Amino acid sequence: MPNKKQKPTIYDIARASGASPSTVSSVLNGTWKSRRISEDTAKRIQQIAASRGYSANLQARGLRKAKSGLVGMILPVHDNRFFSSISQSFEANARERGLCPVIASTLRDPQEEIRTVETLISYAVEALFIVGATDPEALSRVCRAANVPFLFVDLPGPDAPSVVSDNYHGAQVLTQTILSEMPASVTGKRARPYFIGGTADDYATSRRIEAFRRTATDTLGQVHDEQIIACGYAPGRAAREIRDLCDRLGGLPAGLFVNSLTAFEGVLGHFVTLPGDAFDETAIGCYDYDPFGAFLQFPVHMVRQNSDALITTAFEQFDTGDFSPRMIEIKPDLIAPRTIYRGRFVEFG
Amino acid sequence: MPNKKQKPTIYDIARASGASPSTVSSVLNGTWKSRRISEDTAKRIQQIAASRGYSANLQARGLRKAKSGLVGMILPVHDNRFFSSISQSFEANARERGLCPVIASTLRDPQEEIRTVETLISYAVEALFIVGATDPEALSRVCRAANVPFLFVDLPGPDAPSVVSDNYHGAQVLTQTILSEMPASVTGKRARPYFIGGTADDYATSRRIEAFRRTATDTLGQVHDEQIIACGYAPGRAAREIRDLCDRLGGLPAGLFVNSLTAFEGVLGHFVTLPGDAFDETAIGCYDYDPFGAFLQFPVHMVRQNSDALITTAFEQFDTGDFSPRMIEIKPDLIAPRTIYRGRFVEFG
DNA sequence: GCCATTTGCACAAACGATTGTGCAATCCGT
DNA sequence: ACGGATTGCACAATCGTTTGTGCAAATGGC
Repeated sequence: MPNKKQKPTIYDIARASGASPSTVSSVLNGTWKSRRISEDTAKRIQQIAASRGYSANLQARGLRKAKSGLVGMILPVHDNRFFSSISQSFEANARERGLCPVIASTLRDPQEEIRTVETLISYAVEALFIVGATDPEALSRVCRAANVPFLFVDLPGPDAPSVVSDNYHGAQVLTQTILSEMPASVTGKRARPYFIGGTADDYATSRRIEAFRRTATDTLGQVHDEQIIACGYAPGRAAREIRDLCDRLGGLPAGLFVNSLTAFEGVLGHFVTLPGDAFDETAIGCYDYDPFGAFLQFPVHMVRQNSDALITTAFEQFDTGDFSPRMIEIKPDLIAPRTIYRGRFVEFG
Repeated sequence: MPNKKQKPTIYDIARASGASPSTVSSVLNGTWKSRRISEDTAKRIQQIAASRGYSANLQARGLRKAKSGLVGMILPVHDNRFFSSISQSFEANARERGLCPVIASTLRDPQEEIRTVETLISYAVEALFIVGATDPEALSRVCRAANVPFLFVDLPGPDAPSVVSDNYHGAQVLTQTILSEMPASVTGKRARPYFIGGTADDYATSRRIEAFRRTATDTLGQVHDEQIIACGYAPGRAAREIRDLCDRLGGLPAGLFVNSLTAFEGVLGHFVTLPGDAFDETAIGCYDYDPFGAFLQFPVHMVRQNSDALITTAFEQFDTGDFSPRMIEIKPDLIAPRTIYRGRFVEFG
């Protein structure tokens, strides 16, 4: 421990300047004009404060003002394209408003979600953004009990505004694209489009399946349950499922809707075992985006969720100060493949 | 505003239980045994507290104890594979120690870095992890002035422990791999390996270039300056540079060391304009990892930085309580391609 | 039954800021 | 030169904890 000096407080500045702590306080937080402090005094105090490197103790200020300047967000994981974009956007929006963002990941564990929210509330966050919660009801209760404004992002929840991706629309557009590119030459069982990945009872997936079903039905008539393979998010599982499917069908289906990047990773794990021309007779789409996923040896249509719009819109709600329940849907973007693609390619921008 | 009730304080619990605030405090923070509070009283207070949903105001506690329970980290951006893994790991490590992680991104802006560090210090963070700082010196000064323990991760800095990736070793291994796979059939100017991407005067890139140079020199004799194209991180720039290079050489070089995913994205932007057999006579490696990057139509060796080990090691340093300067290097991993690869393929695990 | 411990708790002073209030000194008009 | 308004600031309470200290009552030994 080289130097034991602590951060200077307003009392230190007061002593050094011959003014009272309250005067120092009001000078340093900018309220001095309304408190009729003379400009001389203010200047003097500001100089002393600057020379000693004063900065307010935000815990003390927070305690006194009963607000912390913190704004909290919880999300499932950091190391994911979507959620890390959310973080980036959250941070920018929070700072614009002079708030300090506190982002916590809860690993999709309902217990952890609650504990984390309670911790954030204990730090007196001024609002809480709940992204992709697994137990929105419980979180809603906790926040209401503590009287903390909150809102849901990506996954809707009760008693607060919800800003979510328009999963139905995204899946509809993606399905349409897949359908329109399915080669007419393929017949028999392989002629059908398949949906793979995700959990049927989670909100986003169920909306996407709904859109897939409806859109495919409109074009092709009936969709069989067998065409929906909601086998979760684990890549290994998806790899096995797609292998089994290809075995059953005797080849790739004419259309494939892959529901999430992790499932796509698994699907690719099977694809690398196939000959290069296996992909000539199939149209592939993936809900969720990865720039490298767009560079594969076959074209892949991808849906990119508009994470920035989600958060920006959520903050707009926050700004209104109205935290009554409502549902706002943000449309995702369809990203065209960049692969060399049937003779033409997309120039890199 | 439906209900105006605030969170209960120890005073509320004290009134309700007939005990004094100090008794309540010591019961609820677990110090009651050493304060000789009877078990009866403790139980009673705990029940009341639980029934009212009491939780401590951590700002008040932090103020009193002069420590906040927060631990801060700054990093350049969230939406990046490497840094978001860092976040994930940081969070896990912080929580294991009962600390609340506060992660802020500073967009590689030196001004923003300093402001952010000052803000975190004002919240009385108990330590600061500085990841990938652009101005380590300045941050070091700020932290020392405030007497806040700090350490550097990924990019070294002065007056504190630095836990960094072993860029030299990673680049050496990657270069060796590229060299050993460069086809002997290629002759003339195309026979040389090239290094593309990154900024020559940033720490990591300079170490990598050093390793590339030395390793290539050992095997092939001289390395010409022209073989090092440190053109920054922008994909568009890398795309142009690789195009120009291919023009000059009349084709792809026999070996290519791509220094960063963003540069790789640019390189791919050019690659998609090439015929499929253009890649038969080149060995490609990329410093940094993306799972989809490993699934391309040609094999790509990738180096994955060990983000978890970086953070875990940094926290081990933190645990020792010794914040004196030292340098610790963590070796990255070389990831084999998963593409169908000269006849064999790697089974998906 | 008396004194020394021990037990069980309450009191009050911090921590560092904010903010309502009060009160001298100065200023101004006449 | 006198009264009222204004200026410029200091005082003190407060936010919700933690923690050193003090002091009755209960306990125990003899």
